[in-house]
Amino acid sequence: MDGSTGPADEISFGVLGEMLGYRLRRAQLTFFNNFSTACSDLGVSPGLFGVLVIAKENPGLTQTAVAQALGNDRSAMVAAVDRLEKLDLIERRPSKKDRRSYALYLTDHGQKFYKELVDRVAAHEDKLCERLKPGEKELLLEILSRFAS
Amino acid sequence: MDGSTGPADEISFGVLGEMLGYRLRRAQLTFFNNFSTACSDLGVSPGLFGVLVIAKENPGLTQTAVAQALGNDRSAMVAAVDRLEKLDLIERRPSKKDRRSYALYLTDHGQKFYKELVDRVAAHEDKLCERLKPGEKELLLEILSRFAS
DNA sequence: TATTGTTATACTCTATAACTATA
DNA sequence: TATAGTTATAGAGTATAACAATA
Repeated sequence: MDGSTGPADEISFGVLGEMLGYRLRRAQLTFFNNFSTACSDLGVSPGLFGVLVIAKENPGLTQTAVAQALGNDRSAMVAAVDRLEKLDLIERRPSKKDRRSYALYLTDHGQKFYKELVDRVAAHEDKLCERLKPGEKELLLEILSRFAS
Repeated sequence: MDGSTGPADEISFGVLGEMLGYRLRRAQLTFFNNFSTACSDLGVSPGLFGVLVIAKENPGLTQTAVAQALGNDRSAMVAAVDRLEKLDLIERRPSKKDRRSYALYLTDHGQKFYKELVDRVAAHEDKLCERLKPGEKELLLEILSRFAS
C-alpha cells in the first residue's frame, strides 16, 4: 500500500464500455488472435477456415455461392480458393451444368485434414470458453446469431 | 407447398454455427457497417471514435497511452490523431513534463461535436439492439468484457 | 441481358522495424 | 540504455469496376 487513491494510469473508457460494437470488436479480436496462434502453422486463417467448412458441408457449391454464404464478395473467393488449392485441401471441378462456374470439393487430403483442423480449432475455442459459465456459450451463440446480417 | 424436402440452395454451416469466433465476427461486422453508415458523413470510423472517447475521458493522455488502452500499436495512432486534428476534434499539445510526447485534448469544437456524435452512435446502437430482449444487452456486455484481452 | 470467375485496383486496418529527439 | 512520436513498409482483409466466356 502506498496510501494513494489509486494508480494515476487508470484509464476511463466512458461510453465505450457500454457499447456493444466496441465489446464485440475486442472479443472478436481475441478469438481471431487465438485462432491464428493455433492454426498459423497449418496455413489456415479464420477466413479460409470458413470457406473450408462451407465447402465440406455443401460439396459442389460454386465460388459465388460460398461467398454469399459467408457474406463477402465473390472476388475475394479467388485468392482464398487458390490458397486452399495450393494446400491441397480443396479442388475446383468444372461444373457440368454451367460451364462458367466451378464446383468446389474437398480433396482426399482435405477430408482427413478437416477433422484434425476442426479438433484443433475446437480445442482453442474451448480454452477461451473456460471464461464462460455453463449455458453461457449457447446463450451467446443464440443472441449473436440475431446480428448475423 | 411444393412437396419437396426444401430448397436445394439451403446451405449448411456445420461447425461454423456453433463457433463463437465466427458468430462474433459476423455480429461485429454488422455493428461496424451500421456504424459506418451512421457516421461516414462525419468522417468518423469506429476506430477514430475509440480514440476520441479515450481522449475525451482522459484529457492529457499521450498517444502511446491511448494506443495501449485500445489494444493496438502506437504507430497506428499517428494517422488517427492526424485525421482527428484535421477534423478539428483533437489537438496535440506539447507535454511540459516530457518533451518527447504530446498531450491529447479535445478542441472546443471537439467537445460540442462529441455530444452530437455520441447521440448518433447511441441511436444506431439502440436500433440494432431492438433485436435484444430486456436485460440481454447488459448480459452481453458483461460476458464479452471477459474476452477483452 | 445477366451471371461466373477473374483481374486490376484501392482502401482500411494492423503490425514491424528503424530513425530522431529526448529521457 | 530506454522511450515517444514518426516514417516506411508490408501484410491481411475487403470492396468496386471491368473483362471474357457462357448462360
